[in-house]
Amino acid sequence: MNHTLIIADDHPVFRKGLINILKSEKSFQVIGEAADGGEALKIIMQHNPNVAILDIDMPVLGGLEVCRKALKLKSQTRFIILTMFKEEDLFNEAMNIGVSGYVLKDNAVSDIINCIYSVAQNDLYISPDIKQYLTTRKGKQIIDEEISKKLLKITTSELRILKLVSENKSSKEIAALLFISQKTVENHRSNICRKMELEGNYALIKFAAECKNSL
Amino acid sequence: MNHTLIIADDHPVFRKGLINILKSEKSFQVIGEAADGGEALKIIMQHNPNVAILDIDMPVLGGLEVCRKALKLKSQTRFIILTMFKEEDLFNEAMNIGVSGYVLKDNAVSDIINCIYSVAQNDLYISPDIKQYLTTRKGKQIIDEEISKKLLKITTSELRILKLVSENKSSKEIAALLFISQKTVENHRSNICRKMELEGNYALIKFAAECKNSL
DNA sequence: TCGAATATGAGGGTCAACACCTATGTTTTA
DNA sequence: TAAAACATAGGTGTTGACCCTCATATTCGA
Repeated sequence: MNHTLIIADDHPVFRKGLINILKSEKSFQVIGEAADGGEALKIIMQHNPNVAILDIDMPVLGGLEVCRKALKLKSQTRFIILTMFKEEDLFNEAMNIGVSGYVLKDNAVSDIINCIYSVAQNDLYISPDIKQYLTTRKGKQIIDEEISKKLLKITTSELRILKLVSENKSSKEIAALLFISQKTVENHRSNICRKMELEGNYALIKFAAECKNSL
Repeated sequence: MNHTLIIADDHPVFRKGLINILKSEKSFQVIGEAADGGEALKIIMQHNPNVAILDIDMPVLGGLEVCRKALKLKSQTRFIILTMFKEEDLFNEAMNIGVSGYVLKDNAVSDIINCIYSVAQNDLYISPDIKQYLTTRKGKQIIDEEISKKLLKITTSELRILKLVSENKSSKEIAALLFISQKTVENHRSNICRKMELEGNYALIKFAAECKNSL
């Protein structure tokens, strides 16, 4: 089976080099190339390649914007981001937008080729380095673990209320929802704060807003 | 090259079935199996398999806990979560813990095999269905885009203050930090609320807590 | 069975956020 | 240059979060 590709990168040497490498793979067919994001978007919408390989840092439109716009225009193309950046935020943004592959430029050529194969088969591929990076993120995990430990001390009613707080409900609204007194809700809130060792102004609101996904 | 595997799942039929399927792959060698998480952890620490395939929902210890504990004990084993759940939160938790693969039980057998190969090569593999799921998450992305659009209306001073709010600072503290009047800070806060179309109690605090990562 | 934890409710107070208003000097822009 | 936007600052008032103490009924574990 043949996979049609387009490449977008503003560095000609890198772009041509990559195209050359991909030529050695018989099942890949590079049907277009672009030196900036605007051009890339145009080619994608005109030629509908199976896979688009995009640099993040390009003139006119960045790779992520190209991807975002193309997907909004119902493009069927799948996207690989090929970048020098291994910032977690960029990676997360890429995942949110809906890219199918994320590979670092200094990864092995075989990684890039594997990535294209995976993505062409509708799989998701993330470069080993990025995986490493995500694993290193365990600092965050430790915090989460501590929170989990504290959350164990919390009773059923308290958890019910904590959830409602995280859903932006005020004590009055929670009271109305649960058919209990507003005062009771406030007492529960206080108890939660004590158990979670939260203090200061609006501590529970901040806490609930931050960990609403883990409740 | 040979890859040593262990399988942990509390459903014997599923477990035996999977082992049988994997036997047909010559380069896989199943060196252990477990019906609960405790057993699984023991086998992993004793035999150091290349890859451990874990169910999430198991007695004694869940798959994610096994993974967490093993990694804390410096295990070199790489982990694949094989589950029926496609909840985003579980997936995110798995990624945070540092699993290398995430596959749904109702995925094709070839997906599972591909996953093992990828993971054995130190790649990260995520099941196509989950990818779909993450892509569907674009509802969230649209919100993010709207927030970004609104954030553009915000001035430099306002952004500076918004950042400090997201860092848990009160108006008084911000005033002291920036050598301006607390009243000025409050005015800026009000203006931010208007521009971001935030209303209700503590709206800015909630907003800042939620999008602190995007500022 | 007895004490501890829990769920419920109340009264008291403090403080910060926010909403609305005015005002003045500066900077940017049309 | 005139108008708009911005940063600064103040006033006044409402509301809700959080803190403290107290009280009662129920449930649950030792």
